[in-house]
Amino acid sequence: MEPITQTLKEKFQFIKPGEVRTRFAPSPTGFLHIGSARTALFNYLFAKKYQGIFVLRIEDTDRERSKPEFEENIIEGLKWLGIEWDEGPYKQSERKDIYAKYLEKLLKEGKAYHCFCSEEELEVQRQEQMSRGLAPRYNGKCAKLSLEEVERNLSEGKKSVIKFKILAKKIVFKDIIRGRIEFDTSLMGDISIAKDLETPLYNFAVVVDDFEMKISHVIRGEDLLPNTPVQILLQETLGFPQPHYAHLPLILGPDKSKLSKRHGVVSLKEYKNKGYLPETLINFIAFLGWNPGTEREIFSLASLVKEFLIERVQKGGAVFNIKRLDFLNGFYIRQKSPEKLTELCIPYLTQEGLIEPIFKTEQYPPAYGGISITQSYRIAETREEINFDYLKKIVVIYQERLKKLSEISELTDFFFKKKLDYKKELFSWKNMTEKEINDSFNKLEKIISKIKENNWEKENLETVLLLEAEKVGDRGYLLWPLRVALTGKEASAGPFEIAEILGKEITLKRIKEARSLVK
RNA sequence: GCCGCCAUCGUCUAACGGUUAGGACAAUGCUCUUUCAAGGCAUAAAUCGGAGUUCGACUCUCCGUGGCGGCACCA
Repeated sequence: MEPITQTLKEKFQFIKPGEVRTRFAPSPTGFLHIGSARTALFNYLFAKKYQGIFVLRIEDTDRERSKPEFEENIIEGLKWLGIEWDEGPYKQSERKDIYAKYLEKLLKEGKAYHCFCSEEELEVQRQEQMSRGLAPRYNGKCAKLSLEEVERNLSEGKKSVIKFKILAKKIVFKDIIRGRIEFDTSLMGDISIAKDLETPLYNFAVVVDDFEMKISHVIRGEDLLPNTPVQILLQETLGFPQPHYAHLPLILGPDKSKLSKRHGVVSLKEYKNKGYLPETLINFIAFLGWNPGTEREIFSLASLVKEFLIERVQKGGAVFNIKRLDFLNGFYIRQKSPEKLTELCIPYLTQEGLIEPIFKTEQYPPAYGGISITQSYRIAETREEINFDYLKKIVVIYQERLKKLSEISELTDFFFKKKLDYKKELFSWKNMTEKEINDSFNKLEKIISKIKENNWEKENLETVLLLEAEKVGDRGYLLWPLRVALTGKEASAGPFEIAEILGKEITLKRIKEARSLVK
């Protein structure tokens, strides 16, 4: 272990605890997804690891595409994950004056200029360059415009954008994850940095904000790597210090291309809705491109803060593997306390229409607090009232079978249904004949009827029924039909615990119903 | 097309230049068991190719190949 930290020490020399400031800067043009959530997480972990500040900045310069609902979704998602920011959210749309100031400065110094070329014109240019095997880039035509021409165009209200003059030089910088990286800016044309003084564009706004917000480490996706030289150039001409860069490997879909909507679900909210736990997502996302170097695989957010080392971040992209996510979620579900898990499952049972919440109010003398409202539940179909403990019993026997919270309804629906939809073939264990099945049901009814209500608990049921089941040799002959009669399902929890929860009356009723089908 | 980044089991990944290349998910088998899970045990499964440096290369260098990313008046 020691040698690794040795060799990586130099990468670390510019990390001064307490002086670290990172940021997560999403644009509210889409929902918070797996990829951006991981970027947020790594920025958070790095900042917290070194007692730094984690800033949230909303990059909403694109008026057309930015939507308030996306902004809400992003903020809600971060909160759900437990990723808390120390500053912000700053919104770029509220910082126009700051950008204008720097924009004017660049314009005045002749380092940026107005470009009046039309989009069509530029598109033709690009096509032409591509066809000649050249990198598409702006030819710098408007940079040659005289001051008078610019003034005239402007006063005529001719549409323009502000472009930044790219200096031809080699930009070399050190990426914390990738090491030395070199770009030749002579290969690129001047870039657009603002539509006008009021509306800056990404590359410019980022550079200004990262400087204004004193961001020390820029941690972002690898897809932004090619933007870095431009941003460095901007920093240099504006006289800003250069932050340290760390470009994260991409999260990939099964086809190994950048994870996107076409790979199916990427929105974090949808994972939440399906019943994935925030601790699952955190643990899972952290391991996409990072590992602690030990064989430990289970990490909470707090333990990640302790163990996270940015130098251990991978260079290669990581395929998003949903099977592993499911496994982890099952693991975290099994870790939950019965109470907590029940609370988490209730919304899903409600949503499926199996149960309904009810509120009971009780009057007390004012001295005792007046009215108290207690929450209870009832079975939607029968309107029978059930309490939290009843639901807890149900949830507990399915705890280790649950991979996603949403599965609870399908798994336990038979507890909430008046009549089950039996498939007759299902009653048969190992080719039992109808007669044999009927015999089993008769036997079951006889034995179960004899069990007293006050002895109605799974241990007792098990003792009594197992004794009878053993007589046949293969327990399945008695137990399989029982389980199917109680649940109507091919797979379920054990019949004794189910019978206990269902109660004697319903248990017997279901056995009779089932039997009536095989006569 | 141009520029850049990357490359260990199917997937996530471990391995100061010296290991029988390790772990996890998934798969398969066994076990437990009325079923399905969960658990336990076990099996199969990888260093992209070629040169070079070296006593020794997954690891360093070069060249290929492949994959991905970027090339907007999006971010």
